[in-house]
Amino acid sequence: MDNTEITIHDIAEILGINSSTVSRALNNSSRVAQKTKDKILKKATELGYQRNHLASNLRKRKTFTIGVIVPRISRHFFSSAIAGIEETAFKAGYNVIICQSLESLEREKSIIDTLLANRVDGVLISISMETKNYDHLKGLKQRKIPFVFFDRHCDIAENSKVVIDDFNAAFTAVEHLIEKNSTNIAHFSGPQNLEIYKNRFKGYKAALEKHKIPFREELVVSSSLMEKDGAQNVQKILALPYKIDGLFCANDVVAIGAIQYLRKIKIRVPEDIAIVGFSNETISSVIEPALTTINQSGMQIGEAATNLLLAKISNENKKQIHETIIVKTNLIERKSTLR
Amino acid sequence: MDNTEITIHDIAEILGINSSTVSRALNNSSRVAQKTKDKILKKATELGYQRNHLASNLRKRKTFTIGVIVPRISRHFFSSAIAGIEETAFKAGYNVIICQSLESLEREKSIIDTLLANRVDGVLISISMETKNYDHLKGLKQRKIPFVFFDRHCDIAENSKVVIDDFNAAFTAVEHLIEKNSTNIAHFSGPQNLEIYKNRFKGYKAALEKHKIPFREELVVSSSLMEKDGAQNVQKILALPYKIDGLFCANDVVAIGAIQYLRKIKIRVPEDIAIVGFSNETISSVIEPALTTINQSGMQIGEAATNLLLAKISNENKKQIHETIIVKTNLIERKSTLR
DNA sequence: CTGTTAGCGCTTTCAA
DNA sequence: TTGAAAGCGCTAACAG
Repeated sequence: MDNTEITIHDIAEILGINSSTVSRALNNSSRVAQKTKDKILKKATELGYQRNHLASNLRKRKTFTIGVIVPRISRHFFSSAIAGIEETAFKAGYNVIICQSLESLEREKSIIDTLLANRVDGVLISISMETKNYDHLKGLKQRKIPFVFFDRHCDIAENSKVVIDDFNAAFTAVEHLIEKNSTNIAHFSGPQNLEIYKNRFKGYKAALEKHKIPFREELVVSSSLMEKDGAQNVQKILALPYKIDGLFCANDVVAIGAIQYLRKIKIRVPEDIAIVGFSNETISSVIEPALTTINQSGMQIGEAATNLLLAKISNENKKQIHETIIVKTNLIERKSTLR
Repeated sequence: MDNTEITIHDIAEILGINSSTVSRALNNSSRVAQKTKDKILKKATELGYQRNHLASNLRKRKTFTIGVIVPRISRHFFSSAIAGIEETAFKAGYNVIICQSLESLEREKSIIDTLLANRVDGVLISISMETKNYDHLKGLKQRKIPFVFFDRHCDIAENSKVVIDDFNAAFTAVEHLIEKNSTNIAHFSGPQNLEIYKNRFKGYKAALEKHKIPFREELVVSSSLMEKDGAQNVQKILALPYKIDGLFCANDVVAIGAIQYLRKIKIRVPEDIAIVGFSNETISSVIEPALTTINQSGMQIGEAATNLLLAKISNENKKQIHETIIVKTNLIERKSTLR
């Protein structure tokens, strides 16, 4: 009468056999006669049986679930990474629990607790802006839950990560600007506790150095990666007593904000100020055809990270893998198609 | 020596008490002395105990997990909806399993099976483009798993949904174009098995009718919601023997494709052709300042859908709720800020 | 090839 | 206020 679900015992009883045989049949074990298997499978579908993964997982001490922690799902880079993760995981028979830290360390901690309590088999994480202390990650290590950083990583010992070639991408970007005759090149950076922004900054400096352009502190503006920061940053560099003719933007959202503001105040891109910014599939085609972008495929990063994590999961007993996968980016220059 | 996790029995044994008392204490039951509670909690944190939700859920027949099915995570509308869902669910102590159907009915079915097997407490679903048959949803009904449609719904009996005011939004959009002196107004539509596109189409027709503009079949171009469709659709309407001066686009991705193509062939928006398109928070500000948009907040829809679902979940035993929540959209006109 | 048995870690009666 | 015992649904020895 109630919400009674069909169990293997029900099937066993009806068929007059033992429930373990049913279990084996349902798992397609070779240790069950084909005839019995057929009978069981038939009855199972007839009754609308559906395996209870909770019970199965509890017994097997494995959940076929991976946890994913991102700062914010709606950021295009992360949503496309998640798309890649989900797809790869789905193919391998894994579920994905998605959580967003909303850039808060507190939340990140609490999420990790939840994931641990749910006994996920592994974790993919892109750390929050606030995360400067990594004790909560040690919890994962202690519990021997494999985890892989993607995009926003941090430099703790013995970890795996999937990142883009930040330094080189930045270097190429700035060199590109220099070749386009920019000399006063500003850099819109991100939080310096995040390795990716540190490395992009280093790439910026290295390119200047190579081309004997003096580095100026005031041309580097950091921010908290919001769209409004783009506008504010532009104001800051425009207030300088000399003309800025190039801009290397380390974050797509900030780039969007910057470009919108530049449009508003009628400064032309790339004629008045040439810009190179990090971006990704969709945004880059939409954002501004005149913007040269460093394309990073979220999908690809998600896929790579998931594959690496799955490898670590199935490898558990053997020696640990501590791998760094670098996903290549590429510079795409667009001719302005604006009238 | 192995990956031995701390259980309530470990705590009980150490403290020389019974595991059920530990369980009660950890659940903050009033039926255990404060002194014992303190002792237990202290020992638990000391040992780094973490409740095994699998076991707990199995016993309680409840998972505090909701399943979410969307066509594609990386679509901005869906990723912002998911952001809203995750946030609302997280607050209520629920986990979220995200799945993408990739617009395939087959996958949608298989996902529902997985979610059932995982004993999710409820499901939020935005159906795929291919979904014209709803038998797989009946499975949810039979199992009494509450589910709520959001955005892309279908008209099966007794269901709950959170949608936007498609008809009115479309009507307003087209009326807006008419007021801007467009008379030959094209409509880029979507799959007509999806109610939302049906209703947007109806709104388009109604507005024309009200203003005594004859409806012309050839001005309506449907598509499979890809960016490339935007370009193709534009080609189709430009091939018509008269000038199109208005366009109502029922899908943001198609709108993006259309605008890019128009730019490429040097047709000015909105001077040569006025456009109103559905859009959402981020995209709308980026896509094209000259485009008037119907803004739909994915976040808000996700939040509303989750709240409705949670209400249904906790209401399980009592009478069913079959509610339709309509989230209002608003038309945002932008002045072109392009040079 | 199939059955018996024990138990994954937790909650929840029932009894004391 | 605590303990004893049963069992959620499944799997995995171990027997036979």
